[in-house]
Amino acid sequence: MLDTIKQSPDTGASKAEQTRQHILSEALFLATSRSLNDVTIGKLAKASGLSKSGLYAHFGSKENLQVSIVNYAAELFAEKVIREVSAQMEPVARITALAYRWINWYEGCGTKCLFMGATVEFSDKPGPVQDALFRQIKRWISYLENIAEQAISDKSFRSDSNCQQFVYELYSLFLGSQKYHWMGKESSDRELFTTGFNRLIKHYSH
Amino acid sequence: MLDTIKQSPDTGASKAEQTRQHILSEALFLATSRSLNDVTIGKLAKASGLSKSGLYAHFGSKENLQVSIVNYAAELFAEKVIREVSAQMEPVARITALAYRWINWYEGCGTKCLFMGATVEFSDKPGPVQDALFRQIKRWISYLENIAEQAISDKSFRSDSNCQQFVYELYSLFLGSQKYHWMGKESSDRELFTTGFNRLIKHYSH
DNA sequence: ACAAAAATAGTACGTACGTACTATTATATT
DNA sequence: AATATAATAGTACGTACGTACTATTTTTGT
Repeated sequence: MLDTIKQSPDTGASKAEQTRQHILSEALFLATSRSLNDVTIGKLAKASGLSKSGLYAHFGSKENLQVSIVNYAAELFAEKVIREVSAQMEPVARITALAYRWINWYEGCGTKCLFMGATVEFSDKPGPVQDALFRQIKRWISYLENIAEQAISDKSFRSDSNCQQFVYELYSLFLGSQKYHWMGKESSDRELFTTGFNRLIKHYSH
Repeated sequence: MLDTIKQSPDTGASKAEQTRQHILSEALFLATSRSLNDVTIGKLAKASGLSKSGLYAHFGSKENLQVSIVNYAAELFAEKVIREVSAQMEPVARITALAYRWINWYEGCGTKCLFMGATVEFSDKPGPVQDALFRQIKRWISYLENIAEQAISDKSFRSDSNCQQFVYELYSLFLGSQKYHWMGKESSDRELFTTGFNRLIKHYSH
């Protein structure tokens, strides 16, 4: 039992788990290309090469699928944005590095930030999906606020800085850049965002 | 014919036009409570007390209904926000007055800004609805940019101010305030927005 | 008041949705 | 290799959608 010959490379994941990951990967692509509401059981089944019922069995309900997608996106975000930037960096440099990864993190899995779209979609629909969504977003905000506080301890930021205000404004620039980008009013190298970001940092520094 | 007795007060609008306005009013309420995609022919018909087909005849297609809703919202925005603030005001005071009306303009017809939700929903769906949406938003942005330019002529803003950048940042603060508000992180008197706004004005002034 | 025209209701159709339930495969354990 | 178990497919049901098409009612102009 312990040393049975394995035909397929043992990734430590059961077949079901592999399939589940594959489904979620397709789902995230759909969700970031269109929107979370556009991820329908039927379309997702077709996209992942499963039958509707086969896919359905993995999640048990539409709502649970949506929660799973949100958490999967958060995992990917942590991997592609957060973990790529060393916690050893000097706070301001770290925030800068995070900001630029943030603004393009979904590239490769779709064309827009799932959290942005989903927040609007679920802003008026309390429930497990909204909970998961808000939880992940708040975590990210707290993470940024923490670094801002380090910047204060570090004397990079002024001692009277309001970290929550800082992150709110940073988050706002992110949202604005997205919106302008959709309307063809933000360049692909994010000029508006960059200028705003630099101004923001400068204000909280010196 | 010219002086026929009219039973109902003559508003100058035909019966159909009155009904159309009534439908659009209900539609906007639905759209600002939930989202534009949630405005379905069936639900809207029920909400306005018409049959599905009766309502449908007014617009001819779902898409045309959506365009009509967007334009109706823009009219209401012009009425409730733009026209309420005198063009005679000093530019900075005018921008301030506009900003505060803006951030609560949809109150009374729903709970959130139609344009914000719809932009996300239609960011990846080119077509007449997106066109109408972007057109109205760009008009509003241009309107604000113009006032910012007046503020420069007026010597209220620094002469090297970038008006597009200014409005981008203002718009961003608006978006951020909404998002934070949904997550229960922005107070009802919009403290984060106010602080950010004041900082923004101060930076472009003196 | 009456005829013409417009506005609204009724009905029907094809499609897609989410979710049960049962049948059939494929995987895992001994 | 055989068996127990898990994973997937198949089928079906009720609901809601957008949009035709026809019938009926209401408004409008004379």
